[in-house]
Amino acid sequence: MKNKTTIHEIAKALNTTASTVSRALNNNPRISEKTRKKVLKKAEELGYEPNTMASSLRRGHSKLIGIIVPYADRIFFSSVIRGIEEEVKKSGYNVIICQSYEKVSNEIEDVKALLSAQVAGIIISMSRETDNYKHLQNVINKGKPLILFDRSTEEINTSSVVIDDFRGAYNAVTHLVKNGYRKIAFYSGNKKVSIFKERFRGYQAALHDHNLPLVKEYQIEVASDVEKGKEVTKKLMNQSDPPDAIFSASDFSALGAVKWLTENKYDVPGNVGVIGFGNDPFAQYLTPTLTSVDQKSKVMGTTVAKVFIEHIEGKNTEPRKVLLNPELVIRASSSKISLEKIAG
Amino acid sequence: MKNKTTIHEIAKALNTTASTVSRALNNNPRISEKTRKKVLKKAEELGYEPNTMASSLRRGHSKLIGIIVPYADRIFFSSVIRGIEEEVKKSGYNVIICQSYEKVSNEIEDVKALLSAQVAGIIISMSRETDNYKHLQNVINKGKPLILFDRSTEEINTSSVVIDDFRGAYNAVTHLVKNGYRKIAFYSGNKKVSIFKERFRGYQAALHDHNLPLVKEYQIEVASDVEKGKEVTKKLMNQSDPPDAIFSASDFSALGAVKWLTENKYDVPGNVGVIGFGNDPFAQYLTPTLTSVDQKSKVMGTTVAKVFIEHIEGKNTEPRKVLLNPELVIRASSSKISLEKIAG
DNA sequence: TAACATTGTGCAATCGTTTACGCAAAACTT
DNA sequence: AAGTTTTGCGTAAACGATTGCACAATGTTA
Repeated sequence: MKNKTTIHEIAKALNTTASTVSRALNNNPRISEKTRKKVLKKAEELGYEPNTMASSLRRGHSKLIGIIVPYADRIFFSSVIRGIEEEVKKSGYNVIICQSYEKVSNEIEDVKALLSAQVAGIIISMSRETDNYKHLQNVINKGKPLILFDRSTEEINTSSVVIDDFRGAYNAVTHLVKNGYRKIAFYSGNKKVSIFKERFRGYQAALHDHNLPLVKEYQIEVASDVEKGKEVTKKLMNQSDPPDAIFSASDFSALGAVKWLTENKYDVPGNVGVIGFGNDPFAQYLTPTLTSVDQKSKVMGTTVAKVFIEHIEGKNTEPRKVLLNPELVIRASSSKISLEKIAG
Repeated sequence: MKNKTTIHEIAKALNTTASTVSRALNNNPRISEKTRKKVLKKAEELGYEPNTMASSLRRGHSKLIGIIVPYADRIFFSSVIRGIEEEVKKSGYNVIICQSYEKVSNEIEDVKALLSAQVAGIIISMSRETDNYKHLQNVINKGKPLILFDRSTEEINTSSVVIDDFRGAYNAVTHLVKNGYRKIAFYSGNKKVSIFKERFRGYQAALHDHNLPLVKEYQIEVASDVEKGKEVTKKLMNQSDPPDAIFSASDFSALGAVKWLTENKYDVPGNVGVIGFGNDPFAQYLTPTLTSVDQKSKVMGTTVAKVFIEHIEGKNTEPRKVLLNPELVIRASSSKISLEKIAG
């Protein structure tokens, strides 16, 4: 029952040719309304389904978009993917997902496979390892749109969509200050990574703008990990002059901090305020609920998709650098004031 | 710089024909080692990249697999997707993701689009609405593998991979009994849905096997939602003879239960034990940490992928129904005994 | 009514690969 | 050494769609 209706069968059934059928199906203006109707009816009747591969081959471009992410099951990425899919579907595109597992070697293979599959373009959040951009440049050289998101680089002249890490950090720290915290610690990963560098800048700027000193002992480098978060928090709080708040560039180390603090009878937010970054779903389920900087992952997805469509439809060929506003989601862990309004 | 090297250019450069090049590239046995080497070298030299669309068109089948899920950003689904991608990549396949948003109408469109894209087959977790299977039957009729996962049906004769909900529930309830709980309530969604029906059966069987009565007042129908979970827990605990444990067929209503209980000074697990289902990541971050039945989503993904490959390679054409063993992840919320060993 | 523009359709080439078929040369048979 | 098989490669036709060109039929204009 391998139902393989082609335009040729339709043509034969109608005693005409494939070209006429093709034109009717594609709303070509050079076709009479009568034949169009006839063709459509017969196509329906025979259960015709177009072969997009054949059409793509002929046209020279497909309706497939390649997406490369480090891991498809990380909530941030899966959420961006959802946003992209939702948006590009409107224009008739489908998405192919590849995972780099944070290895540049996989990334290179993925790009190759996607180009072989004749995708219309590629949307990518680069692996942590990636510091050579030949494979990406190659996409552009082939005349296909390449859009970077979340993890970007200046080394390659193309559109990108990232959140404003500086502002996210700035707002978080400002919020802590407004809630009466004065000695604010900062947790982050390696500051060579651009997102951490930016978040650190935001932290610094906020302290500066509120006339608070930048204390070296309060700047902690820690992996994005619950256990590590607990460890550094223990060390930090046992200092002679411990902080009264922690702004963490990761939700996981923030969680570690909250865990250690509550297990050691500190009151969060009473004694110590805590804010994370990422707004992972678990943030809303913790006790106390965790204030966090939301990265607008779904919006990022739809935005990336829109930029992509812009490029592909040729409306805009100039690279665009989109900076998304993060949103500070205020919950219990940071709200000394008017806690009752937020506690939930 | 639209680098379009085809096998014809390679052929021309080598003063031979495309067929020879094609054969060399595909390791056809009817080609001399010498020419193969020459072709490979020249292909490399010219930066040749195969056009898989052309090849698929000719061959009649592609290396693309369609995946349809309700939402790509739900941790369970994104995790399955990750598992599938990881596994099928080994055989040179790529995956196209579609989302049904729980609407059967989208599902039908997605199937159509995937078939048009000439996918090798489709892997799907059906929408909640789906109760007519014509569009899925259509995939099979076209001779392409269709694999169901998580949400299955007997109405269509094809392979599927689901977890053993009965056993998951049975083990969870047994664990509660072994920890000294006797009056165990059961939360679930509509029991017409097969997964809830099965979990209910497991609950019943476990009670029965441990000579515990099946109490009607302890069987609660509740949506998979934190707030709803709180509401029903309040009602439940205010009964004249409240339960001493809750087994919830969803992590979210379990979370609601824990929240209400702790907010109302119940000790979990001291007074009331709680177990959820799904092992959502948040389960490990709650206080107390939540015991839950893990659905082995990533294993489900790799298993689905393996079954798919089996079918596509023609090793097995008989439909297979795979039942995966869930894993009870024991944490603090259910462990009256030896709590200290588990508390994290 | 002649000249011209427009409309609707068919013909045939094309997109980049694969592959059935054929044939000559080489390699085995006996 | 003649017959048979194997090997290596070219020819040409697909796969299913799109599209430039040609041309007849129709419509418009002067």
